[in-house]
Amino acid sequence: MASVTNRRGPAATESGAAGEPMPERRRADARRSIAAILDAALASLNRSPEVNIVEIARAAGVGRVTLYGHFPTKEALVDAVVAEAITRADRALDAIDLDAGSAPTALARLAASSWHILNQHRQLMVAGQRHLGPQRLRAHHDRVMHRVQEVIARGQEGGDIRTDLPTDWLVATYYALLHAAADEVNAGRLDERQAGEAVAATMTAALRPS
Amino acid sequence: MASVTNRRGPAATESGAAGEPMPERRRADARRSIAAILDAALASLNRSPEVNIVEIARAAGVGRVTLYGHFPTKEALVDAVVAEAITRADRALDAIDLDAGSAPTALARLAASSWHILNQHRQLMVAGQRHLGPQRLRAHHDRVMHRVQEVIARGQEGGDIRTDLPTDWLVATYYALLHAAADEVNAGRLDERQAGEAVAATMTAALRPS
DNA sequence: TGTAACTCGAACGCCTCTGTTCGACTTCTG
DNA sequence: CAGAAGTCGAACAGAGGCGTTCGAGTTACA
Repeated sequence: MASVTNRRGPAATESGAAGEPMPERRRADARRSIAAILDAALASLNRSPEVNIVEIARAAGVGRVTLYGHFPTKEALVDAVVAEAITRADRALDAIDLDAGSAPTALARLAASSWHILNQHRQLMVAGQRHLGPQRLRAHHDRVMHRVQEVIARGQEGGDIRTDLPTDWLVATYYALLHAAADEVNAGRLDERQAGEAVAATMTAALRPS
Repeated sequence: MASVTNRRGPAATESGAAGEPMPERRRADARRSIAAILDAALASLNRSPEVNIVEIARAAGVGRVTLYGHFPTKEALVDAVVAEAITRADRALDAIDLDAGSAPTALARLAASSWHILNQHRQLMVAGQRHLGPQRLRAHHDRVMHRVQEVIARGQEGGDIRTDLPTDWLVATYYALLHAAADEVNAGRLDERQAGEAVAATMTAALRPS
């Protein structure tokens, strides 16, 4: 009857710490495999969003069967990878104190850090779009997005950020500029240092109260 | 030996009017087929960028063999569709007098018109990215982009637009905001009227000289 | 009206990818 | 050390897509 494990993906899919047993004791080598797969998948998907499972398994130094033992479908794998990436980004961004200083300067600091992270995962987001659909990807993305939302809202209350446009639109502007900078750098039309300044300057101007 | 036509795609691929014979006399029904295929492909690709050839042929009311008679590969078809869309957009934008008024107001007018067109072809661009790659798509896109480039450059010379950032970056900003607005509308977080105002207001603020 | 151009459906060959099963082997862990 | 848990390659089954060929029928055009 074969001993395929796979009771459920390696957790990670659900973000909420709802009342789930969750531990799912696994053997050490299994945990090692899962970590290797997640890492390899992140790197591979990020290099080109259309990698097949064979490639990912090979990059992880693991047999295809083993991979399917832990992730029932490709979609589940991509979902786990995106969740993992978002979690890492979330942790990195936690180090930033967003309550210090004015909202615009806080945003600038946030942008400076976000930018690197976003740039590292840019292709991954394309893969996410392809394999999970826009809604699911958006759901993941929102776990990080909320910071921007909050800082902008604070700035609007304090009079540091324009209130003649919807908060959601200003958030969208923030991300649009971030993505644009990443694209420009990747296309070789801008270097990393210029990108940071350009984003900060443009963002400041765009969000300033009229 | 079958009488497949297909000497080359139905022109359109090459944009330059270099010294090519170009006419390629075709019979009336063939031209009708080509037009139907192009229309259907535009609509289909725009609805979902991963449509297969069968679907497109069916939507065009044409046999698959006929389609392959005019477009040797799927890539050639997508390329022709994108070229066609760009050409239409280009013609529509020709109606706008970009030399009248200040550069910022000219940009605002341009944005107001561009936005509808972009919104109609948004998914198509995803398909282009998938099937043609970023460079080829960019090459097409540049045929429209140059207007923005020129208006912004004019504004920078005249002192109406900030000069502390590279022109290319400001162009990127323009397009980023346009795309962001299209996405927000599509996601239902913004209605079309608000989108126009939001883009105009944000763009003006972002490009204004400090 | 005759002929060349065009269209059509059906079927084929080929390829790539996903996910599964099998049986044997290796590695944890108690 | 014994048994459970995990891993492996090979092979299979299924699905879907692309592009081609064939042969017969239809349509435009001179």
